[in-house]
Amino acid sequence: MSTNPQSAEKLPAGRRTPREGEDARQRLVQAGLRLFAARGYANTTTRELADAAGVNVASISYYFGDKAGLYRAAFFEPMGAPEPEIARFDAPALDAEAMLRGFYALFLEPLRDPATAALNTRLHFREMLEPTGLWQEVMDRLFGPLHAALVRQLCRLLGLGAPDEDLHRLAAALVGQGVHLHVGRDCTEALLPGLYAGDDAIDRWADSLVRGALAMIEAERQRRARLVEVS
Amino acid sequence: MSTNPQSAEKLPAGRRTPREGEDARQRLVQAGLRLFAARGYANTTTRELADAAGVNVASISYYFGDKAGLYRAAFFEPMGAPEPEIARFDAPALDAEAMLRGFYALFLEPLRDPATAALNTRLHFREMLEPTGLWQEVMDRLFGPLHAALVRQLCRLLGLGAPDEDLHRLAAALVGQGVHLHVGRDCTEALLPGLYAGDDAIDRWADSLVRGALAMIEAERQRRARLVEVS
DNA sequence: CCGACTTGATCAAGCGTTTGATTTATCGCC
DNA sequence: GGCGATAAATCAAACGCTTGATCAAGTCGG
Repeated sequence: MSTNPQSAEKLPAGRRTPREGEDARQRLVQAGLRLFAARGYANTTTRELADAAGVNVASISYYFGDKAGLYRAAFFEPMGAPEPEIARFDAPALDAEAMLRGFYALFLEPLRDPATAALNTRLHFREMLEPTGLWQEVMDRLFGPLHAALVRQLCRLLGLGAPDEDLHRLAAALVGQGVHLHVGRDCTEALLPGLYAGDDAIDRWADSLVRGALAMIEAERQRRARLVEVS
Repeated sequence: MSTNPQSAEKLPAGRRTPREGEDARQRLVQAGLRLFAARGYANTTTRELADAAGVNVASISYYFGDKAGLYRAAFFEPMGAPEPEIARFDAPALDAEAMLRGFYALFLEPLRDPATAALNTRLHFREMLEPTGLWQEVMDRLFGPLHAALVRQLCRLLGLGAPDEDLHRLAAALVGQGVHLHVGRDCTEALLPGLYAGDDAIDRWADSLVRGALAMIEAERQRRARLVEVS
């Protein structure tokens, strides 16, 4: 108990019993990422997690305190810091198309490597629909800054000093396109097989998303110009 | 056992014990709709369902065979036939704006009555992310026909004989905006409180969605015209 | 031999489901 | 029209099982 690293949130950093050369804790995190993303929190048992990681059930409580601790680790540890991600589209010098390409790349690039990277994204969106206690933290650390950056960019592109409700709705629509890539993926693929297969498919999604987003932004600019003109 | 109506999928149609004048089966379906939509299938216990409906736990197996049967009933029974819903935007005489207003009304109108109607929609989208065995049926009976009708309308508006990949991607983007209204609702409301409050808020969402969709369709039309011109 | 780590066994709690008895409504029969 | 017989509906209580968590006893490198 006293040596239990459950609250350390860090590697135990002590000696290692290299069971097959891999670290048990790391394998648990990876198994958690995979299983939680595939089946959700409630539908994944600790025994399945332990089996998938090739460790004993007790290791979960040893390394993470409890199942929720493993979930938290699987959620946040494979995730990089959000700042560099945001910086890819939140720069003052970008034109509209470059900004949008950077923005949608955040949604599209995980799709290029379905084996690992998309799992984290899937976990994020799962939390949107089925909060497990990490929701507030995800909002504060990830979705909040992302949305704020997008709104900032849209204000700049449209020449607005401050966002209004219509701009927030526009931002939500742009985000929705990216979110739907993941949330509706299974449905889309069932209806239209092959729309996600291959790197060039992702490129075509990028083109399509950026085209649509550009059209929406341009239409919003013209609408605002028309409003000013009338008044 | 032999008189158990579990497989009938219909009202027992025998004598009734009007406990408080309400039907126990109906109360179970409503409680199921509410709880499953709010917490998901795995996170809802049979005892919670029975308590919420004011009936005994055994009633679930009595009326629906098992928990999954109650889920199926809560999923499909409150849902009307999809055909009249589809007919609201799938008519040859509609112009682009009218078609889009009808289409997005399918997503927006449930939001007007959060107490009851939106629950069913939420259940549908939950099934997208966490299939519980009804997924295939939902695709066949609901999402498939809806998507086909939307694609048909887009072909008509763009003067296409048959859909191609780019048109399917456009359709997916339009759907994504509507889906995100529900899937991302909690997040959007946390970031921007009040964006969903009131009937006029829904109207403004409709305006915003239709404007964006019109811009995307028009941009796609011009792109295709440009392609023809070049070749 | 110390301490980090692993193990199989075990626990209480909660789960979905079933049971057997009881209550309530309806019908055939005289 | 009254009245057992019958079936539908409800109930408290328990069943068997899985779950997450824990434990004491180990393993093994330093």
